Amino acid sequence: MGMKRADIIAQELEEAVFSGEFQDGDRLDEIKLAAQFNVSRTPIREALQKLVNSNLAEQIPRRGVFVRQPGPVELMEMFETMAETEAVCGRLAAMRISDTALAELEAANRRCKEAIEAGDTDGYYLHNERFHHIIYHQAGNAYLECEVLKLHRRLKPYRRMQLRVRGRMEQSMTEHLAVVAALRAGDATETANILRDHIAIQGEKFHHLMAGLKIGA
Amino acid sequence: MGMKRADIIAQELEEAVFSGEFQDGDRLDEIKLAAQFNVSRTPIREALQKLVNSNLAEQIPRRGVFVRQPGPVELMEMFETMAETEAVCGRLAAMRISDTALAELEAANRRCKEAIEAGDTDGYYLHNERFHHIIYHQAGNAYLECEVLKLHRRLKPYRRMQLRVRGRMEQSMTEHLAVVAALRAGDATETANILRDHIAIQGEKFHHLMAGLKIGA
DNA sequence: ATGTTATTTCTTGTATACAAAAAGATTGAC
DNA sequence: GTCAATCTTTTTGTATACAAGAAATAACAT
Repeated sequence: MGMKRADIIAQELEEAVFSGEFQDGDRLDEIKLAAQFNVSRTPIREALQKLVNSNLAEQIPRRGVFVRQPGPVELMEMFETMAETEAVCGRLAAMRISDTALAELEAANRRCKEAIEAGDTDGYYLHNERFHHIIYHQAGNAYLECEVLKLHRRLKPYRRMQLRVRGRMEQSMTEHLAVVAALRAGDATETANILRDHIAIQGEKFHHLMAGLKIGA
Repeated sequence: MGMKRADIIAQELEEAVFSGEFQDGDRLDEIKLAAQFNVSRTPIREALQKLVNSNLAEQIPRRGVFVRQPGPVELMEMFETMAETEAVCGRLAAMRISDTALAELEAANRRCKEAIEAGDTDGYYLHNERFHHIIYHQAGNAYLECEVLKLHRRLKPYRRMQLRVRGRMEQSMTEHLAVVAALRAGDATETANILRDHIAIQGEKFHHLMAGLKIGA
């Protein structure tokens, strides 16, 4: 599929913002970026607008665009929204999930367990992600799936952090098993509750991690 | 606040898409629009990108941007998402709402009732909207509030239609009263359930309306 | 006549040029 | 020395010019 240079630049800038290469408040200088990417200002401006529309940057008219990393408060809000949205997906999935999808969830869980036993954090993360993606899809609502995927992706860097918390992977696994059980039973409310707590805990763990970093530093 | 011409154009185009002035699949011709707005292609292109990022249009590289009106399926998905998200807001609001906000909700309801008695559909719509906005805000999650407002706004034209269904306003009022009661009781689950059904009914009414139009035409 | 290929035209995407506004520097007054 | 006002410089926003790719059309062979 044909991609404009502007689109590629937008992706790279997005990645740079996600990875923390740019800090909150940094101004994205059109001219410097143009030089850096060896293009004119036009595609840079187009890419910057994309960042603004994805809420990764803020535009102040006649002043420029500034990267906008979410602060602690907004981050907690996003985690809460994620928890609630994931619960909604679980609720709907409990009413609509197919048997094959249930099998796929169990397969993903097996792989998660293997990854834990092998001490493979990356592997765990991969199959854990797959697990959640299946649930989003089985909610049977393409619009909702798209929205939740956007948020999921946005929180990715922060979610990864808290995986390193000791014992978190094992606890997460246990919760996954409970989710599958509730889905298999077709218990919408129970699925929603487990999933909500599952994500909410991630937010809390992340919160503790941040507090710990502050003290430790 | 300073607004670029591109921003103003984007707003106007948005309004045109919402109002159905552009049909699904219509190509938004940069040159024609530039002539129409008496500007160069540059701000038009910027505005078009905004439409694309708001999901009101689709861009096919090297082909152009085409307006994208949601079809019946996507519309139902959006209503379902709206219902679930509104339920989430209610759930959180039940735990966090202030007494003054509860009073404001009741005030909005009174105004709704007066509007019904006066046969004032526009007035009803206005205060009904205010009612829901208060709940979004009282969820105490700025991120979630922003997201739900976006969806609310997107569904606005379709929600208005179903208000015309006979007896819908009265039914809606009754549901509002139940919502306030549940909120006052601090019953998160009940609030969520009532609100979910409240919005889901709107989706169904809309669906029936569409089916009716097809038959009637 | 039809299917294919070459050419032309039109549209998008990018570069550059220009205008306007804001930030920064310089000069002057006190 | 500090503050203020003006001038310069820088940067954004818009217009125009150019390049490249896609669609439409025309020419040609079968």
